[in-house]
Amino acid sequence: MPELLTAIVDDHPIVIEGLKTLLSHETNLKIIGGFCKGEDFLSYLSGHALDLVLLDVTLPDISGIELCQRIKQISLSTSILILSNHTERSIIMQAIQNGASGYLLKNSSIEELRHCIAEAVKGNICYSKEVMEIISRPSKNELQGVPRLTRREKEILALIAAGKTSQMIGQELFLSPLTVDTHRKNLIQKFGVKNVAELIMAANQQQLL
Amino acid sequence: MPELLTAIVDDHPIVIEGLKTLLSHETNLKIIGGFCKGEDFLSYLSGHALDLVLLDVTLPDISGIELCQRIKQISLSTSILILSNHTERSIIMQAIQNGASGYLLKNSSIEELRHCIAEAVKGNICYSKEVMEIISRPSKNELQGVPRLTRREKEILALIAAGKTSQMIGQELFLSPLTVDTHRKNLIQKFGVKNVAELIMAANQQQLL
DNA sequence: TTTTTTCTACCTGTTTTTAGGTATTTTAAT
DNA sequence: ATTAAAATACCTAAAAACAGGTAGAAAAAA
Repeated sequence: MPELLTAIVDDHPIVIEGLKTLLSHETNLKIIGGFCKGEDFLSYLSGHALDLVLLDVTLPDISGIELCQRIKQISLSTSILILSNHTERSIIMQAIQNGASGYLLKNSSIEELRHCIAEAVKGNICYSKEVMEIISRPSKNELQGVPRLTRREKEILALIAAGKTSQMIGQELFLSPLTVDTHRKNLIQKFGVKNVAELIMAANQQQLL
Repeated sequence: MPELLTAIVDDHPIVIEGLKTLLSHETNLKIIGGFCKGEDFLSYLSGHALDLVLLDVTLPDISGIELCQRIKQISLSTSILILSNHTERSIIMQAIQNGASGYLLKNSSIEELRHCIAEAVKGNICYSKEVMEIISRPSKNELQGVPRLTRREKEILALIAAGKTSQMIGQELFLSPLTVDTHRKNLIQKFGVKNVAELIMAANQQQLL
């Protein structure tokens, strides 16, 4: 049985060290190294074959979700296992949709970790117990998923969150306040909410602010 | 030089493993074990001497902050080093005030970790570079601290966040909508913000929702 | 028991948001 | 080159929020 080339991407050096130690006992895995930054890892991946990558969602440069896509673009055969603290259903679903083979929380047991790795390299999708529960209860406001916002919408959302009125935003972005109102309206519609209060809550839950 | 008896308390088994590995190279430290739960650790501490403890803030049972106090009550000579992801100034300050000898973020380098441990056991207080910066810049909205809200205000804040209008809230709580407006006004004033959008943002940042 | 805080409710008036549209011009994708 | 998406801007009118007060009753603290 050939050794599976494995990398770890996590912004916590301590976690990298921990995973290395834990996985050093797995005879069929060969840890080629740990990366703190997403871009560092991508440039490595461009030049080397890799079977498995353990990925954190929170990284200093790009998000783990985005990294999933990029990894799959470069090397479709590399299995991705997400290791994260994020319990939001939306994030988990996004990860899976972007090509991750599994998702587990950092506080899951070492047994769970081993099990998920074993499944991932077999090509199966595997979640830790807690993650399973999160997936199976689709909480109301997350049902229709994260709305895709345009650049302008994100910009205006941030300014609304900062307490600016449509008029102020208009001045700041050299737009008619009426245009800002339109964007505001679209934001409220996209999120399926009734007013800014709910909008800001939803955007926060979706980690968009 | 006698070995310093050291324990690790963290709800992530992976982090515990990583720290154990990292610190196994330190000849003057003896890791006596890792604990996932605060209470487990406290009951151990009641029966054994300990020189140093590495502590996470987020634990399943009690908070690391509270744990600091309890540790010092049981064993004043035990040095506490906080290892956490929390970058909120308030949390850092609370930890220090409750007897921690240092605070570092989990994504700090392994060198920083070693250095802080060395300082902590010498009896000095030591922060990682990033934490230093956080301490030295009292960010605006944290200056006047978390506003103390009354029961009613918290109740109404939650309903505002749910997208309810003053009228709806009034009906729900059997209050005049004018009363709700007054509470709304007071909330906006207490938080020092201009409108609900900013209010919800602030409340979120302050972990009040 | 007195004092303070919280909760209640109102008034006046202005500003802002929200809901229901329509419509043209850019920009990006096919 | 066409199509689709995004960004721009407008209209009308109602609903809600915001700013600036005042003020009495109830509850909690001193």
